[in-house]
Amino acid sequence: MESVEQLLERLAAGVIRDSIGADAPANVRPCGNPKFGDYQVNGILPIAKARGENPRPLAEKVAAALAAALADLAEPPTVAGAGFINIKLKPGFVASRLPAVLADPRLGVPAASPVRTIALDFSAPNVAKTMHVGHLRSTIIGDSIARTLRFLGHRVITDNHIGDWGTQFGFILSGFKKIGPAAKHMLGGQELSIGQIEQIYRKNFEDAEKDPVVREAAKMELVKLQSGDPDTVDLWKRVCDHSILAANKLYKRLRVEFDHTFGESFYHPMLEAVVAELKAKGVAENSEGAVCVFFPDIPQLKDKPFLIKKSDGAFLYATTDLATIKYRVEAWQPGEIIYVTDSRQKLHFQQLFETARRWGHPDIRLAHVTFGSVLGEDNKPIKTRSGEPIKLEQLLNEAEKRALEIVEAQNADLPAETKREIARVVGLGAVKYADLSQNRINDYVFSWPKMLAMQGNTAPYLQYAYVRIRSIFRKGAESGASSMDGKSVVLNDPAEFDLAKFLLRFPEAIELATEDYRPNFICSYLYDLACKFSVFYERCPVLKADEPARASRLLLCQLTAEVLRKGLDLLGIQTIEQM
RNA sequence: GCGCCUGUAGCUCAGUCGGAUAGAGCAGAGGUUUUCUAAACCUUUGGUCGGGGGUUCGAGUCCCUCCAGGCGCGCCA
Repeated sequence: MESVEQLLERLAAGVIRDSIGADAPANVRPCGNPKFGDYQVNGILPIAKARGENPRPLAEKVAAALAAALADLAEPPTVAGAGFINIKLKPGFVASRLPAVLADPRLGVPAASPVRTIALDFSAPNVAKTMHVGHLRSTIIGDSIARTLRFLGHRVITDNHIGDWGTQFGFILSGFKKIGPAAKHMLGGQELSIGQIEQIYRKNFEDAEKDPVVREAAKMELVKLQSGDPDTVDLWKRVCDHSILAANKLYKRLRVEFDHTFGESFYHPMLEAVVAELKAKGVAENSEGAVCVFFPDIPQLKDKPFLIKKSDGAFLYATTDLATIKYRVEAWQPGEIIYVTDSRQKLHFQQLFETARRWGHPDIRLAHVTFGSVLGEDNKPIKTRSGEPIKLEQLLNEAEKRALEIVEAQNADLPAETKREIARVVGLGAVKYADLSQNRINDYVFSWPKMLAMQGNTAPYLQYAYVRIRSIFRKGAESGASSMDGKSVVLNDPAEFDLAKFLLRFPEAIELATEDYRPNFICSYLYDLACKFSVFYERCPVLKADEPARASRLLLCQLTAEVLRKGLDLLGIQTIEQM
């Protein structure tokens, strides 16, 4: 369904055309300050500017015509400031819309039109390495973007581009072969943890720095792997399977799923052809024994070549990424490919996207969704005391542990199983929300007390607002007073009206969050919604109210709960019935 | 050296592609519970939006410049 903002934009643009003959957007936005009204028309000022006219009289003319056009929706619009037109919605209009929004599976959010096909590349951990806190942001942000785009109706194809190929395998494989035939058995029998595989890699990597013999052995293994030696490939496959199994446990816990997990190895057979094609098209050229793409016409990339084949003949991740674009374009025909990685890879993606355009993919939209680092309380990249990255599993364990301590302190009487489930949902939600609620381009400071706090813009605060609503319905059901059927909505108290109007603004938050792939706009909206609900909750008794207020308030509660639940779901966060 | 990003209240952060008097939370001060979960709510103190120029009706937002911090820049990913 059409959102209120869209409706006003459409009507106001029509009035502007008819009253002053301008074919321009009305530029309807929510009022920055609620005292002016609910929405404002900002489009008059640019029109006046273009015509060299005084904006006030133009605005007066439009406002007068708008009064008639919006008679059912709003009070007569007023002109203010330099030439703004302020619109105050009528309670009757807001009230009449709420049941329809509640009945709408999308809760009033317009369906995407046209529907786009979007490939989404995120998470991408390395095989043979434990997932750590560094993988968290890509995974969580990517998942939220996928959920939001799908909610709008787009066709989203998620692909976990895992690092299962490359020079690190020389060290892993040679390390395993040192252990001997036992290694195969260990992997087959699940006796080896990813941590242990990682240790084998590290040990061998460090040894190689000092010992040329080890280095040479690693190189040999890599050559054997790339040339398809059956034993080596078999061992490599086992390491990969083992790693993916371990990662999948974490994904399950995080409730993140992928349509595909084509690792880098999937593209290995295509790389030679990619380089040949780029050379044939004149996009790439030989340079110092290697193959490079140069960008002399782009100032920022002028002295920054893009290396796609090393002088020793090996390929790089740039080559793989190019092959990946080609594959995705051919397999899925996406209108857009989105990469969710940390901002340090910005240059790489600039080069990659520019190369893809020159190669022959000028129409596809390529987006690099970047994010900053996770910092510790000391404002430095977060690490354990010994300087290791914090393992994701440990992080999630601690989140649940801390949440459980709070549940025990607050609601000790609940059954143990219920408390554990609450702790799981609250702890995991807190971790995800802390990440998503910030503008992703900045680094963010990881803090347990802040993310688990009950006041402020946190997951527990939102989950608690939901719990309070559910509690009302539980109580209401006991006394048979939970019906909201057949009654119309009445918005007499300012807190009711304020909440009701804000419920109609869910589509605006989704649109903002989608424009630049910024989930924090959803968080911000949900937090404001929970705050407005709290005011309503304090001021307006629900079950004790007389009809028709009771049914009306129940409907407000129900819709608030639905929007909170759906909004959190778009962030990959669950709700619980009590906490 | 070149390039990218960031700089907003004591702290952690928002700020809807240029709109009206820059907003939250924490911390500080004061208050609210015979009432649906007080894990809550209300009131209040606090800002030259890093500095300086510009662009225009209008700038935290755009341009230039300087300062500070972070990150990245041919054979890792």
